[in-house]
Amino acid sequence: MHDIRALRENPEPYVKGWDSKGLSGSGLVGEITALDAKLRAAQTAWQTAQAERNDASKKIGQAKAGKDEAEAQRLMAQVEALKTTLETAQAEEREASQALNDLLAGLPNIPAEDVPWGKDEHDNVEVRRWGTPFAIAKPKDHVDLGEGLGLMDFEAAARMSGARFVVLKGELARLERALGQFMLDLQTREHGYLEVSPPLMVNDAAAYGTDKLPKFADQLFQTTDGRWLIPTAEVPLTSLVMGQIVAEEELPLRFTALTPCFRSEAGASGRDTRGMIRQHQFYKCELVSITAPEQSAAEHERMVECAEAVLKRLELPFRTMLLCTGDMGFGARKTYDLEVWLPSQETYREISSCSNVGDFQARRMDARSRAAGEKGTRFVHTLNGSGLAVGRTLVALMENYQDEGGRIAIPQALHPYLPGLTHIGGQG
RNA sequence: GGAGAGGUGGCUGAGUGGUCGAAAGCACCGCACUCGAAAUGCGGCGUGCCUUUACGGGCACCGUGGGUUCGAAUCCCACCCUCUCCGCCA
Repeated sequence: MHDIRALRENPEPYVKGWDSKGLSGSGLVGEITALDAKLRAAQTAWQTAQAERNDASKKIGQAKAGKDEAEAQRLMAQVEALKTTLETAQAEEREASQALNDLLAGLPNIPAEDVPWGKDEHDNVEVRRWGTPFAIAKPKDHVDLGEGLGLMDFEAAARMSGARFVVLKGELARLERALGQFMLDLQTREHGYLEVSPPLMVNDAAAYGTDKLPKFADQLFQTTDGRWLIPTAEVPLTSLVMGQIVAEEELPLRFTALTPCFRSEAGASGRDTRGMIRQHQFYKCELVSITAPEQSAAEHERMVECAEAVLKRLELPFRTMLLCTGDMGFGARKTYDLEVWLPSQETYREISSCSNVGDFQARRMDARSRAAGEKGTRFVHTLNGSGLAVGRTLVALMENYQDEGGRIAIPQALHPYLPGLTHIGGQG
């Protein structure tokens, strides 16, 4: 949610910010300012009428206490006359408030100053690159590899669930599990994140607070009783501070969770239809930080390094991209994507996204902090990142570690999690 | 799922139609006492919003949303959540 006061006092950053996201900044700001003025006028009118009523009511109480029934009757008639004024004033206030809220709730966050201006992914900036793509002659993709091994079955998944699902079996299922454990252990033991096992279903408030609602309801799966399947553990992890006032001394809070993620992928038909790249359900090890406002930029850099560490340990070539204004997600002020090398596509593909959300979600969910001895509170900053998407990591690992015979080598870092297994597809 | 109890400020907890934004205690802050601290005493101390150059004024908030009433923390309805007992169950 946006700070209407800040927007009122200094609209330029909002105009620029929304312009940079391909929206009409000046148009939106004009609309918001007009609605805001309307709301405040309605508020004042309503409050004036209420003050009048409250005053009369108080006098009625006094008159009754003084047994002055005639005066009480006179005042009651006076209040009665106010009734329609009150009702219309209230209706106007509600309408204006609703309109302003609806508009603001659907508008994306303002990019940070140091985010490159751009339209789409072509304007993203590579900030660093790690590792060198392996020389693989005629690389197979993970589908051919997995089906060749008899351990990856899209057809069985389609029969029971439909498109965009997969069945993993045997050593591939075990590899997926090992990857998840490895990521979780790395982030908790070496990077100080607190392991959390959160609910996979959340209510409207949690989905709204993490800016998935109202705009992206069609991207989510909803249960018959109205809850939402989490599209990422960002939702429950960030919601840990929803409505809370945390002690500033305890910041930053760092949470991680390995959970399934559920996405409807509405509107993605035709994109990445083959294989495990884009699924309705996948595991992800998520990182979430809750920080004081002045900590968030540094925490963001740290978080990216925590995600990069996974790829480095797994010895998978990747590059780190700073997303341009037009390619960033709805809530982000600044986002780094990690892209891993996929030999079959001869390109880098997104495997992690780390965003500094600023106070955007904190305002929506009313998450604040208070310094010891201080009276006031302020909104915290929230950050989230993948550390990493397990399904895509599995894909990257299979494709990068394949040999001519279609076997998959297991990188050193995973050996503790897969004792005795050096290759998938027969030992040798 | 059934029966009952309950949701009040940072916390505990009183309040059951009008002078209650809310007693009291704890916590916290300031002052006094003290070499200092503790103890004690005095004072202060909710949030959001509107309005005002300022002092200030006003509105809302006692789980959420409706309703009754001139007036609701207080009465009524629905929902959510917590606790106790029963049932069922991984």
